[in-house]
Amino acid sequence: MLELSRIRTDKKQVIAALSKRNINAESTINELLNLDVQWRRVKQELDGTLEEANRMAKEIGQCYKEGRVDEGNALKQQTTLLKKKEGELKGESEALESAILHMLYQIPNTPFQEVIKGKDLNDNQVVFQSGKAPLFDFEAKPHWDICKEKQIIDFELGVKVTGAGFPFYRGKGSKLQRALISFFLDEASAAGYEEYQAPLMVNEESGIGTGQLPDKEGQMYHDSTDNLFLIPTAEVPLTNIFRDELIQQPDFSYKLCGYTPCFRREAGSYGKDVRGLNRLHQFDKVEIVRIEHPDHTANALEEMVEHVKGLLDKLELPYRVLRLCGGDMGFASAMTYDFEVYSAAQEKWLEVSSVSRFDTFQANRLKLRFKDHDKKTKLCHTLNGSALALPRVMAALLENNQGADGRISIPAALKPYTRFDYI
RNA sequence: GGUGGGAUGGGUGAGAGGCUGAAACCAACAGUUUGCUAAACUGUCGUACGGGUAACUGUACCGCGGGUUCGAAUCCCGCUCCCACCGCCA
Repeated sequence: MLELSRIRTDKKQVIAALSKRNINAESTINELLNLDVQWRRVKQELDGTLEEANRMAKEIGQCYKEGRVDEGNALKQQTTLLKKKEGELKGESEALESAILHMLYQIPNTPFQEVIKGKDLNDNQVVFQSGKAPLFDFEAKPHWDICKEKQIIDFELGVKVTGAGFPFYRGKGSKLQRALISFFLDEASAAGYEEYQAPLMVNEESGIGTGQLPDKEGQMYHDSTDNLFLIPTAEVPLTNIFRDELIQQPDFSYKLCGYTPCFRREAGSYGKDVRGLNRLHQFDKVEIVRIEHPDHTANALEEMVEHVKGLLDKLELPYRVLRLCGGDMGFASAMTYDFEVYSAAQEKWLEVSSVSRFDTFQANRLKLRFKDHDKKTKLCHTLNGSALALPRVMAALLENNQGADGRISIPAALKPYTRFDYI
């Protein structure tokens, strides 16, 4: 959620930034500021009324103490009028406040200066590219065929036991999953991220803290008996560790990572791109999360990008890095780099990681603040990224590393983890 | 599931209708002094929002939501969460 004070002071800049998302926020912002003016007027009047009531209450107490009972009773009479006024103003103020909050919830984050205006994924900028797609002198198979043949991932069995999008991993498929998780976690630890095992369910406050709630609850699985939500990403529990925290020094930097399964309802996304591992309701991911001083955000983001590049390099996968245009960025993001791996058999790019800076957008909702050098309390910056999401990495490994003999070779970096060289 | 106890500032924790935005201690910050990886002393020190260029000032907040009262951290009701013991289960 954007800071209201910023919208007040930098209205033009906010509207200009939001236009990069291809949305015209001017009327919304004007309406918001209009409500804000009203709210502040009511707030002033309410505060004044309360002040008077407080003063009178003290006076009445004084009267009784000194035995001036009649005087006290007379004053009491007067308070009834004040109380009526107070009640009315309170109602007005609360209504305005909730209207303002409701509007703020619906305004996405302002894109950072480097982000270009754009409509959709076609306007994203490729900022880095690495590796070459393998050339096959045979008919390369898509991963869903490989999985079936080698009995390493069973989608139909998942349908039987749970439903579409909940596959079983078997044998070497299961071991490869485990190897990837361990590899990613070890790499993150080596880069200074503290490893966490997080709860897979979160409460409502946490959902609000990272922005899944209130508007996007349809994307999460919900247990209504206990009002808990299955996490769509480890970002939710890991970032909410810091909810309602006030960090006392300005020289902080928190780097955490965690492996979790992720659960996504993916309501409304059917049709293309859902085949095999491309889109699942349950998948595994190692997430990295950082809480930083605003001065260090740019640097932290670059570090995270380098970290993810390192992972893909070690896995020997051809990939590219995109800086998303305004129109393709997530709601809470100020700038996002997407990592896409090229799958030779499917002949397309598969997104395997998304690394974003949120600046104060999440921290504002989380009430995550710190004391700066100037002793002022300010909002922290949050960042996160996938490092990495497993299914599409798996798909790319299976598809790109298939040989003419039908075997899938395991990249050298993974062999210590799989303890087999081929599937 | 049952019974009992609890939730107060960055932390520990006192307060039990007006003298309490809240003792004390710890932490933090600033200064003084002695000098040696630090101690002692003094001072400052909650958050959010509004008004004000500012000094400052007003309001709200003692888990959350209601109620009683001129006045609530304090009394009453509901809820949530935590802790302990018992039961059940991993």
